[in-house]
Amino acid sequence: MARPLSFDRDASLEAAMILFWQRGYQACALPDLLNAMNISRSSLYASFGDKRQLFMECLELFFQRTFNPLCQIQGENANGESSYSLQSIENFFRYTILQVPEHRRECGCLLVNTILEMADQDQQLSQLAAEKLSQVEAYFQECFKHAIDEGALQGKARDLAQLCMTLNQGLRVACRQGRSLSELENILQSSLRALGIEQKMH
Amino acid sequence: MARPLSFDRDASLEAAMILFWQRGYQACALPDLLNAMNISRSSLYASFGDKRQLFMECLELFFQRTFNPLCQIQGENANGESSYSLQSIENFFRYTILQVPEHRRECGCLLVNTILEMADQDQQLSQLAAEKLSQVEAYFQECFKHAIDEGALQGKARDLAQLCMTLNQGLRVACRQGRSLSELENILQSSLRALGIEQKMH
DNA sequence: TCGTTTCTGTACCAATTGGTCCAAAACTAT
DNA sequence: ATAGTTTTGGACCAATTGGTACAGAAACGA
Repeated sequence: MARPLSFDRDASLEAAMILFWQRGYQACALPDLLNAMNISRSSLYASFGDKRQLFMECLELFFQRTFNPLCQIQGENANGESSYSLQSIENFFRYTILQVPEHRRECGCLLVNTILEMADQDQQLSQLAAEKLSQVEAYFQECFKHAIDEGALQGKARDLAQLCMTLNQGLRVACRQGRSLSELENILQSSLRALGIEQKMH
Repeated sequence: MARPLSFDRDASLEAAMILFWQRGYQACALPDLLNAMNISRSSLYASFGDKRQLFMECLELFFQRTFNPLCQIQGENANGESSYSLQSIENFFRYTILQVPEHRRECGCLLVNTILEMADQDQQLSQLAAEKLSQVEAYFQECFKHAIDEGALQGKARDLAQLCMTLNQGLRVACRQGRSLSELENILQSSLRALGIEQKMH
């Protein structure tokens, strides 16, 4: 019963996420957020708690959007192959970096941005972002583990996953630096080679 | 003639740099800076212009401190060897990441932090930081070029330098994430291996 | 010791920060 | 319709933001 929300909560949350992604946490003033989300001050506090809680929801949303491309390869080659594959990793980079419109790519990664921005400011937020990245790294590790077990690769899965995450973070910095797509493609190719993942033609 | 400054300009500048390094640009409020620099408001504006100009001086100072370890290997093995060497790169990582007190290491790299923080906020500052990093990358490239010419390494110098910078950036994120020294050592070892630089014992 | 010059501490500023409060509007179920 | 519940807009808040103004203190050359 009673009056329903006059706005689409998910849509507003996504709008907030995008603004945080572009500008960072501190640089997003309340009026900017309200404008982007197209809701009023009271609605924000009523529906999302406060700025900080809203931001945490945005981190979660961003994580889902980032992590899903990694897992959903499952659906594509569900012809008996393992879902943990080197192909997933390659596709992860493709989906989250190359195949993204320029104005999104230049934002880098909200999780990486947050770790750096909040490290000395709000350790809870920084750590929350770090934990999300750990989950991604754990998935990388599984992928490498399977590849090693199948003899497609040499080395320790943990080391490779750490290296892969380091490269990912470095790439995201490069993205936010505004490097061109062709530069990024080149860096990515070197990165995959460094990981022992041969890039297929396309 | 007339009254001299009652404070050590360099010392105050360094104090400001450290605070910016820890917290980022936006999170450093004027009172915090004044307190850290141990000067009064008017002195800051008289000697450094304003907050933004002060920050730019800090970027420059940080760059010098970062870049010098890369070049000054020259002095150490000036026994006829080229100053551009793979050893310089390895030492660069050692000096700027491993051999640094924990509370400094956890700050990451002011240049990387600035690129991310200011990308959508103040493109001049972001780009200034990016240019400094480019200079470092250019130095990397020279090192790789010499190594390739001497047959110590295969590949394209430009690609290797880009990869090296990507790894550096990723490592700095890992530092600010608060990863332990042993983890960082491990990641660094994998990184150097990925670059084709064999790590010497010590 | 005086005058000039420079520096420095404090008071002050308008603008903005995140957050609260409340009356009025809007909706549903009876 | 109307009672009951929730949302909504806007006014309001204290605290903080970066920056300026100015009077007086301090140091130097004469």
